[in-house]
Amino acid sequence: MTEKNQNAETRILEAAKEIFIKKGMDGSRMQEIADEAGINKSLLHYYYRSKDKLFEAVFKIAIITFAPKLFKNINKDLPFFSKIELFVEDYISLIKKNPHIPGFIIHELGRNPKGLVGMLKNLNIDLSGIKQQISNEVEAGNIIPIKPEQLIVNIIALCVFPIGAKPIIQYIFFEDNKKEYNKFIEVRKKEVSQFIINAIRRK
Amino acid sequence: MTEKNQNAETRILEAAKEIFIKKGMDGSRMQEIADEAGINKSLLHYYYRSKDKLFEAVFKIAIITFAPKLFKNINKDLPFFSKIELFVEDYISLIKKNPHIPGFIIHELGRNPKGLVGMLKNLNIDLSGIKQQISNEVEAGNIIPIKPEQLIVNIIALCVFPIGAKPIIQYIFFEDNKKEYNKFIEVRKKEVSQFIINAIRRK
DNA sequence: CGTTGGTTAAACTAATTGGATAAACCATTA
DNA sequence: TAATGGTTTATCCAATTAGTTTAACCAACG
Repeated sequence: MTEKNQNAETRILEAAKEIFIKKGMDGSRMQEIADEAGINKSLLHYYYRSKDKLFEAVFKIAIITFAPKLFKNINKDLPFFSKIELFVEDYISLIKKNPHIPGFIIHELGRNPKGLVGMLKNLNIDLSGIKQQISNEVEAGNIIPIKPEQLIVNIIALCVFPIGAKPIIQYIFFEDNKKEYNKFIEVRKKEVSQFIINAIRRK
Repeated sequence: MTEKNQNAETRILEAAKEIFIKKGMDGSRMQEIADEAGINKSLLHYYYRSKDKLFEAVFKIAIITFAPKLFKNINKDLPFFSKIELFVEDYISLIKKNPHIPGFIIHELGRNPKGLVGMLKNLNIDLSGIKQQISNEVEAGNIIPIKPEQLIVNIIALCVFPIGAKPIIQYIFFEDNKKEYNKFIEVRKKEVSQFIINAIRRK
């Protein structure tokens, strides 16, 4: 096996992730991806025949990074509110490690909805479990009446948006001070779940 | 004044907004903008010397659409919670009319932070008023202790994200049914403010 | 040794694109 | 009538880019 760090195929994918996710499909150049991977352009096409194929591979990874990992704690035997706390903390950490992915997905889906939404179908994302749990909590009177979709979207919005919109938030609220912004996000890992729980707890 | 609908300069800007905001700087073609405006490419350069200048004009509009309009109700003499209700309803309506702008701003800021963040400086966005009001509410014991930045970001996240991420939400939650998705957003105009108020109200 | 598969370098193509230019057109206005 | 400014058509240029091809390189392995 030929290796420098990893084999070329993997390095190409890593590089493509880096470039595509930061600059988008249209803003990315095959040459730049080759450079980033430390190989030449011929080899790109040797492994991934076209820009489209390479992009497709990256897009799938981007989706997978966000969708299924969400729910690893959902079926544990824990109080509902504890699950929310766990989820928020995990999810903010995950996005912090991949801050460009939300914007990437949104932008590319806007650019080419047909093609890319079709790609989602292969991933059969299943929310029935968590929806059911929320409905149960409502019926048991533990939380206020709320549609599961609304609550789920609220939770994800509170986690994702502040990191996806980093440049503008960092500028407007913290005069472009990176440290202040980071502190702001760290605090959110604890506070967002309290915010949510306050919002839905029965008094 | 030469007019068909509007003068050419305006029509160009309208077209550029449409195209740039949907496809981003890199994905947009001058020819396409000219076609959309119903004029030819020469006239584009006649009014806006380069793609960069045209883009800059559009980007400024995008920012202005979102930033200052936020706070028109902030200084009215209303209970704090009523202001939140008004803001949420207005803001969701505004974003619904311009659903691609949030993704556009985020994507372009990620692509070229230096140049574009610099552009923000000319707009001197002032949040001191609303920050002060939040602090006052906290001190008066009307709402739980929360940093103004956290609350503001929470509110905006709950308004913006569900619309910015429309394609994926519409697919995952509503099997790509546009009507269902629209109903979902309409409901939010009332429910999001209740969610927020529940989250911060002192018991 | 010779083959094989991953890899490189370099040159090339076909197409696209941003931008410039020149000449003509046309309606308004001086 | 002449001048002006907005507008079109057409052409052209220089740069960029995705993708192809060819020949050579090199290490592993039989």
